[in-house]
Amino acid sequence: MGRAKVLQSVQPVERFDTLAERAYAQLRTALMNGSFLPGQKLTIRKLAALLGISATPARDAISRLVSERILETDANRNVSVPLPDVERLQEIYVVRIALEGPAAALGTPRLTDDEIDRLERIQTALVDAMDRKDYADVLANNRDFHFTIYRASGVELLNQTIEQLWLKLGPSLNLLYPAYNHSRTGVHNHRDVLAGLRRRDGAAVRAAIEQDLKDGVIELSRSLTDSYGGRSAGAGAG
Amino acid sequence: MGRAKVLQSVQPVERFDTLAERAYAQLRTALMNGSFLPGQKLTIRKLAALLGISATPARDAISRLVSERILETDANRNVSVPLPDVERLQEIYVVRIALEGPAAALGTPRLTDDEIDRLERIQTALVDAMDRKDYADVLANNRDFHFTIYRASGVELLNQTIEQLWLKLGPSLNLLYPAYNHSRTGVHNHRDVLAGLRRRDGAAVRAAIEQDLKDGVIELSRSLTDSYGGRSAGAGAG
DNA sequence: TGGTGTTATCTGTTATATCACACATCATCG
DNA sequence: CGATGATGTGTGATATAACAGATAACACCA
Repeated sequence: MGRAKVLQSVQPVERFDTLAERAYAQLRTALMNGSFLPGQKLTIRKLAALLGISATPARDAISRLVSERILETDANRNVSVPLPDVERLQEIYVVRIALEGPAAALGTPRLTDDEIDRLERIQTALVDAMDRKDYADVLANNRDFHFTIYRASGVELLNQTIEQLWLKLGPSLNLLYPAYNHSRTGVHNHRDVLAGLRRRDGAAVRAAIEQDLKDGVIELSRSLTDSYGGRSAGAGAG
Repeated sequence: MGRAKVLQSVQPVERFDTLAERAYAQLRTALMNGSFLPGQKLTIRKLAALLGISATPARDAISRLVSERILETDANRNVSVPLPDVERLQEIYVVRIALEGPAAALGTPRLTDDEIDRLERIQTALVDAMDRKDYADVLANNRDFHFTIYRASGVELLNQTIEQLWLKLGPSLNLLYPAYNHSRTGVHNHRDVLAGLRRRDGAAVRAAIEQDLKDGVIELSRSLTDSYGGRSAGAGAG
């Protein structure tokens, strides 16, 4: 390539993230994936050492998660991953239903046929993962299924808000899922979603999504009270 | 008072807020009250000097508001109060309607008669403030009216999420309100809310609240496009 | 007059030192 | 043996310094 060609192809340099943003992103995905157990403690210095950075960006990342109420602090400002808690769980689902219902309805008319095809494949992969008892994969496919629909709504703020709710749920969900998944109620609801999408019937899709969530919170609450008597889940003290 | 009396009256020491939290709270209420103009820039050191603190807690407060998308940053990480923007405005209202409708419905059966009496007085004060063209007072009473109902729902997470949305709207609302308030559409809707509350008719209250918001976003969008041609509102450049 | 390079200043980011507080450990004393 | 107090370690909060990038002002030249 000649020099002129090179000069023509210059592009804006990619803005490198700050250390704080990278630390935040890492924590975020780790929480979403269930890499952190509920009850687990987080300290600024340990995280800093783990990531090979100084205290400041580590503190930034943690305090951001705290302010989003994804992590929690006690009276002495010790930070930890929240323990599953029936009340908290149900509050999250009240808000989830309020937001994900409309998001599904708004997304329905905007989804292309190709995207609906992809949703079918996601659902197939989800059921397959269930058969294999690969729960991390189940949850990943479930997430993909829901957010593909919500994203189609085109309302950024709606998606961001929903995502925050999923993040609050993440650690507990990953902990409890194996216990509550047995009934497979979700499969039926997802089929209703897909059927509604094919007909571009926003109201039906909305109803199916809402039913999916309602069934979910019931199963989740049950497995929580069964496993732990409704109190904390003791990945705790350590 | 004797010493015994003093000892009896000991209370848990009030956990003094951190400087960062206080700075955050101050910024928050200032934004809610419209003390900051859209477009206004914020810098860490200026805020630190203004509050008589060092850069660290000032940075904490600002970056927290940024992460909540209440303040915005450009590519060079300069922080400023968001300018009114029709698209952003409408996204906020999509989410507001999705959340505040259910919040109102959940709050309705839980409001006491006394609280409904208080809502009547708030509404009287609101109309009175309109007559006096005291728009800051109008907005304060409007806020009180809505949140009194939502708070009754008892779902903390719902209230917190709604509050964040109001905060996103705050600066623009205070800027635009004088222009759009003339039609007074809100008064009628608030009366419907009160009537529904007296009958403990959750569906009616929900519908009235949703109508209040829908009217609001229409008026607000109109006044925005009228005043500024739909682009930015130029408290900007300075 | 209009562009260009230089310089001074301002900015956010990060690392680091220090502080006060919480907590656990353990020795000391009753 | 049990309560009490000292001590050391770990914690988050804060101030501060150093740094790199952005911005603005300005002098200079075409």
